[in-house]
Amino acid sequence: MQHLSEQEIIRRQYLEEFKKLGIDPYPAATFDVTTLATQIKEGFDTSPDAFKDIRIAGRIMSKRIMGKASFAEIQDSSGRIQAYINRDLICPGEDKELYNTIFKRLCDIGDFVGLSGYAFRTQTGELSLHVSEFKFLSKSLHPLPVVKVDADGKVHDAFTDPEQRYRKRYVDLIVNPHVKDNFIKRSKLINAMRRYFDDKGWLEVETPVLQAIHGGAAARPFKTHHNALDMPLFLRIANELYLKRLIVGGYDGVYEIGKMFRNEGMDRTHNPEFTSMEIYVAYKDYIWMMEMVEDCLEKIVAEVCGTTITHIGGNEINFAKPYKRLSMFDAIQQYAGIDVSTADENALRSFCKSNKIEIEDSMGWGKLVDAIFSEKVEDNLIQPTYITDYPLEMTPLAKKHRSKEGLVERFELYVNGKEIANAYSELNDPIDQRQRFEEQLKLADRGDEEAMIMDEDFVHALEYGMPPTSGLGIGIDRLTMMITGQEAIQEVLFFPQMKPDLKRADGISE
RNA sequence: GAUCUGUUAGCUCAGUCGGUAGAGCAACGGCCUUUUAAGCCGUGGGUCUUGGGUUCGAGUCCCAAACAGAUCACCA
Repeated sequence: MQHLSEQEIIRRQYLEEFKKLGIDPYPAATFDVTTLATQIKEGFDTSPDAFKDIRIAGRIMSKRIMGKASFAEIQDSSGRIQAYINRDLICPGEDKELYNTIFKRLCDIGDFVGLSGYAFRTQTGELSLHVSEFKFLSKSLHPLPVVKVDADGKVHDAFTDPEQRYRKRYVDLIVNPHVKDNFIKRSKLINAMRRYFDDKGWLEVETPVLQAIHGGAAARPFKTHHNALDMPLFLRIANELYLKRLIVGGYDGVYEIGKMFRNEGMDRTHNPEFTSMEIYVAYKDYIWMMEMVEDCLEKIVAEVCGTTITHIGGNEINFAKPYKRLSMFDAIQQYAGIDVSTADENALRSFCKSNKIEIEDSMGWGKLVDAIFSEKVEDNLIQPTYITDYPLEMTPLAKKHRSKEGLVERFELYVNGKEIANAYSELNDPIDQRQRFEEQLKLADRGDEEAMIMDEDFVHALEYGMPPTSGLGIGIDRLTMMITGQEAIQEVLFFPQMKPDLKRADGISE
């Protein structure tokens, strides 16, 4: 038995009263909406005649009843508009039940109504709908948090508890309009990116989420089981190896926007499932890719935000190209003051110790370089910056650098101190690729749970020949965080992963 | 996984030295025909996250658990 509060019981009683009055609280028929709240607000002053006979629909978000006339705020998908509801206008005859009983008593905050009338300004100047017809559309059985904004724009009683907001995102979306805007921006961003790639002639594809061999990234996978085949399957940690097979197959450019799954820790920048965009373009290298990425980001950020400038965590970020380019070694030289290109492993170790950088005995030269980079450099990379040319041992799928020994042709794009993209000149030498996998196997034998495992079919595909290719992955969630100014990934995911709410589960099962 | 903080009415929050559980909004009953954080009068609403313990007595003190947030570790 579900526990109901006083207010919830009363709302259920109203359902019975609707039935007694012969009114369906959940009518089936279409209510033809002609106008959105923001259309009235944006258009009324220039063309008031266009709003003489309009129909709007939405939730009642507030009621201010003054006897025989009332004001209510109606919220639709676009925003809010005030409605002026006069008893004798919606009840022209003797029967005042629609106003006195249905509107004044049985309508609660959160209920849906359809209204028709004309737009006007009240004595205090508030743009409103002068209501001539009133139609009840749907009952809400739970009270909503009532968030009020005063004349100074100060928000009162805001619905802010993150746990409640994430668990009941629908409520969050209803009462916190800026949350809705963030998700609209996310959708527009993905659409703009897709359009950019499509205009270049690259093909959007779909590759398997369920994979027998999980490859393409260093991460621990989720494991599942296929009953009919009686075999284990993994949820993909990356789609890189499949997209490269498609380049082998003869497409010039392929990209996929989709969910990846990694069985690792969760925090404000990690969710177990996240959205990545990976793209592979034939006959290109990572230098070309840097030019493509900065052109793409400049255009789509401008399209979505109306400007290339965004704000996050007190920083102003400008996505206008070109972006600064800095090799990993030069970046370390600049921010940590050590030339790692001439330092051996012992020199790096003593540097880490004297700079209080945590290291482990198992870490090799490459991992030590990475540790210094993470600790000393990352936080300084606020404006979009390409970090290029990484140590080979950390990057088993990238091509060896054309001129720098021990490095690979790779870049990562950093914004606001966070990595949001990763790209290579893709390794297309099948002999080299097999050796790199074998080195990963040795790491796995030593207990590295994130080491890649050999994908024979992928190497076989490369043996048929893959053109020189550049590949890129962008974390869509993180990019969305940058353009919406959010510092938690949970703010750009509708339904971030949460542990079960036992309090609530018990309440339902009783 | 570690540390710290939080969990009280539908929402936002008070709650003193351990002594009958509080406010605003929301709700309910009135009044009010251009209000706007509408207003005025009145009323109801609580397993204080859960389970133990100390105590004559626990929202408050102690222990444990659950969930969340922040910081750290790992990662994208």
